[in-house]
Amino acid sequence: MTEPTTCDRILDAAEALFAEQGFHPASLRQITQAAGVNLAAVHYHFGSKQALLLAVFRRRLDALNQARLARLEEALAKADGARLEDVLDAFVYPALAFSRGSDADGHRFMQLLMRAFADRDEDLHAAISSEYAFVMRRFADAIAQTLPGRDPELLRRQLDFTVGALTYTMAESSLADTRSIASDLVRFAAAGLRGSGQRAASHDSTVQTGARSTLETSS
Amino acid sequence: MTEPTTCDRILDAAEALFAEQGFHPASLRQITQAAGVNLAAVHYHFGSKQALLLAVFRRRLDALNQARLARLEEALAKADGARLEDVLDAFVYPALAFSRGSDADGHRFMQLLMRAFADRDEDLHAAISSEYAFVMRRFADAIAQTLPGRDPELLRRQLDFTVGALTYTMAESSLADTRSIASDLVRFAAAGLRGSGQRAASHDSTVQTGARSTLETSS
DNA sequence: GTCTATACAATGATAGAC
DNA sequence: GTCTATCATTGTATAGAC
Repeated sequence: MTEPTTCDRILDAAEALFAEQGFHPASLRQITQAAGVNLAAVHYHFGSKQALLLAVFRRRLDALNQARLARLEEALAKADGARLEDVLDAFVYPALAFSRGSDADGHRFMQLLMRAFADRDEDLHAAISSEYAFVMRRFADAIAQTLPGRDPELLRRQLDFTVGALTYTMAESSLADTRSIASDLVRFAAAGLRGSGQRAASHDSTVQTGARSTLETSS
Repeated sequence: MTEPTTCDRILDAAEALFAEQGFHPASLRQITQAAGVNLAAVHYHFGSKQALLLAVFRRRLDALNQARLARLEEALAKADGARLEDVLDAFVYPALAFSRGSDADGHRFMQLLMRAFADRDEDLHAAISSEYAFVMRRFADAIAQTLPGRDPELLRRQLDFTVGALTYTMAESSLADTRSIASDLVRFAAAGLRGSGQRAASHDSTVQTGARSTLETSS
């Protein structure tokens, strides 16, 4: 059992090579050679190259989503209710840490994820979305609770803005401090959410201070 | 002159097929057949499949950037100086209109553009960035003028957030009203920019240790 | 059930004739 | 400039060994 199974060896090699070169450029012959298995093993265990990519995604996204939900639970468990910043941080920080953390492949994997999001392939898109759907709903609900009376349609749109800002930032190659980026993004999104509560209102609404650190809970 | 040149016919066919299927899946044989030219003509006129993609990008981005700059000039020409919202709108609206406008291929092209941004290919990324560099600088300067005293590094980061929100939104398949989306995004970004003028003072990392371990141990 | 060897159609690219 | 012929490599499929 100390020896990794053929399936796992393929998944590991595929993840590294997909992340490094992209989906199409990374060939199955490269992958199977790096994994030390036969070419046909991919189709036996996964069915196709694309199904292999999907399996790679699932393995990683499970971990990311669990980390997000754990942090969200922390925020929601607070006595006086969750703050908007804490909910946003639970969504943003694990992704950024994942993409820039100790794992050197994390960043590349996140770039691969963003590419998959941008990709036109509908099967892949649907599979990833379904993987995300439950988590997104949890966060949308939590955010809606901190912004009572918000138009749900507008809120969904603003959440898309936030996801876009996060995704784009993850794909950036700059390697600035994760905590600093997460903090800036949380404050940007919180101000954006609070500052445009209703449509077509006056532009120069009161500026939110919102300067509290998202970390102050433990200090 | 009524007959399009070989170059143009290749560009038109390539744009349509790249946008429809993605870069790698669209084959040169498909493209050249649709264009009614020989397969080898692509390599003669452009050098490679990727160089062809780049040429397709350049043709479109020139038009988009000109539209943006024209709108920016309008905003800057106002007697009492440009408002932040007007500058943001000059950046956001042409892109959204371009991706959802009368041209049915516009949306698909924007998805292709987002995919290119997410792509790992450094040559392509550098080429697109250089295409954008001048325009981005103009807008960054204009925005900085409406937010005097802002830390330039933070401003750059916040602009990336905005670009990410815009790019992600453009790739969305929903077809809501362009003007409405642009307006929402402008107000979101303006509030995010105004509402987080200075960074959070403390970047201590006490609270994240718990969640980070959760992230790293689960997989 | 697992894994291997091999074959196949299609791809991007190139060289050289016209 | 344009075209034909050709090459190595790709994802995929199948037949057969343990």
